[in-house]
Amino acid sequence: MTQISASSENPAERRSKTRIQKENETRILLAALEVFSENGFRGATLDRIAATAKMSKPNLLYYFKNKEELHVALLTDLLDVWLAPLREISPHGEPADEIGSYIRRKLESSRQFPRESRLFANEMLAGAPHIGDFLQSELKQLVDEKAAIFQGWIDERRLAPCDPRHLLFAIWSTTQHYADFSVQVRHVLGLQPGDVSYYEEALSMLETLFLSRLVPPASTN
Amino acid sequence: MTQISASSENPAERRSKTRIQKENETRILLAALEVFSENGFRGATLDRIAATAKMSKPNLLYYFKNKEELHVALLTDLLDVWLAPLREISPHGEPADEIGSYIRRKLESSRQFPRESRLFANEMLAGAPHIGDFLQSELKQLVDEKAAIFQGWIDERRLAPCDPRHLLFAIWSTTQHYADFSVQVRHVLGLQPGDVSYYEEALSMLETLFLSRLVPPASTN
DNA sequence: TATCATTTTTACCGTTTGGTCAAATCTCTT
DNA sequence: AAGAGATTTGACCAAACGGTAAAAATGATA
Repeated sequence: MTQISASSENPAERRSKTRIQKENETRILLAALEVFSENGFRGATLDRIAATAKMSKPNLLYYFKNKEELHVALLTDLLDVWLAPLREISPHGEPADEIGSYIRRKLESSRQFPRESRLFANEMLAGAPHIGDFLQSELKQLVDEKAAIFQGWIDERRLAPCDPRHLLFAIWSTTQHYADFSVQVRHVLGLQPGDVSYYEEALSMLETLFLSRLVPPASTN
Repeated sequence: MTQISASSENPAERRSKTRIQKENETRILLAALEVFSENGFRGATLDRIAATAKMSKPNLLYYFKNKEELHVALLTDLLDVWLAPLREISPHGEPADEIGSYIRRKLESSRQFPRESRLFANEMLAGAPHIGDFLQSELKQLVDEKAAIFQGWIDERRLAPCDPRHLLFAIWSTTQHYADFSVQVRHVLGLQPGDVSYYEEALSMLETLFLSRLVPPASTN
């Protein structure tokens, strides 16, 4: 006991990670993301995750002590990605610019991290058993803060009167839809399985919807 | 063999259903909807469904011969509900009226059938293994048909230039969001678990978003 | 009330699942 | 090259899983 040992039964608790540990953890997390995002927590199996990671199940459990810990590790990483675009909204810009760039960031996030988006969606559908606290505290707080910015713009007549939080819901749903329901989008558009070329059309649609007028004022001709 | 017997090993294939059969099938379908919509196909178990239906597992399997058949029965019922609001869109109405009432129907559908909506969402997240054909054929065809109506309106300058199919995606995502992500909505709004009072605010938001202008034209004051 | 079809239950089966354990192997440092 | 620690594996376990078989119980009908 001359030196506090870096070793522990759980490798994640060690001081510094070895090369192998870092490699394997990323491999596992990637495989877990793949499987959890498709089948949800209950529908995913450690066997499938281990197989996807090209690793034996006991080996996987050497790095993450159980299924739940692996899931939570993924969700924790995810939440930062999820919040990042929202944090950037500034009270100092023009409403159209701020909302427009928020939509672009969110849509880009859907394109770059569709599995993360589906992981999040699965957690919601299951009733958010693992991140309920996050939603109630951290997310709610940030939403309240950003909603106040929107409300300021509404008071200044720079934004149409509406519930700012529902405006955020609309942005979340429309942008995330392209990741979560990509199968449906592709089937309806008649695209091939891997094809994600619809993202440009999507951005164009969302800019029209949120930033300009969809239905022209009624004319009496 | 004087009369073609109504009996068969599978009760679902019989000519006319008995009272008990009708009662039990609805009980099972209701329980299955509950469990499948929360956990997806792989995450759901027959034991849980049977328990929810207050029935033994073998008894359940007397009415539906396996897990898949039960799931397909649910999805089949669902697809009609899902398509119904879309079918009603008419080329003869005003764009604002048609889009507005479609949004109201869709939102009402989310409020009345949130579990059905989540069942559908789960199927999408899993890659639509059971209803891929429906998406490619029946849904695509109907979408093409309705998109043509929208395109007609666009050509007549009664609707802003946009991709009509993406306009439908936007309506689907925003309305379904209130069913699929209701946990998140409630947590962010600070509502109680059972509270669905946000639907009125939601409708107001969506009408503002789709039917009038969110961001006012830039003014140089 | 006797009969027959329908419904329900009990007992079970093989497989999959999350997870453990100890031994074996590998890697890094000295 | 040897020792210590890190990593990997194979064998295993109890519980949960989807599903079956046959007998028992119930319901409808004549």
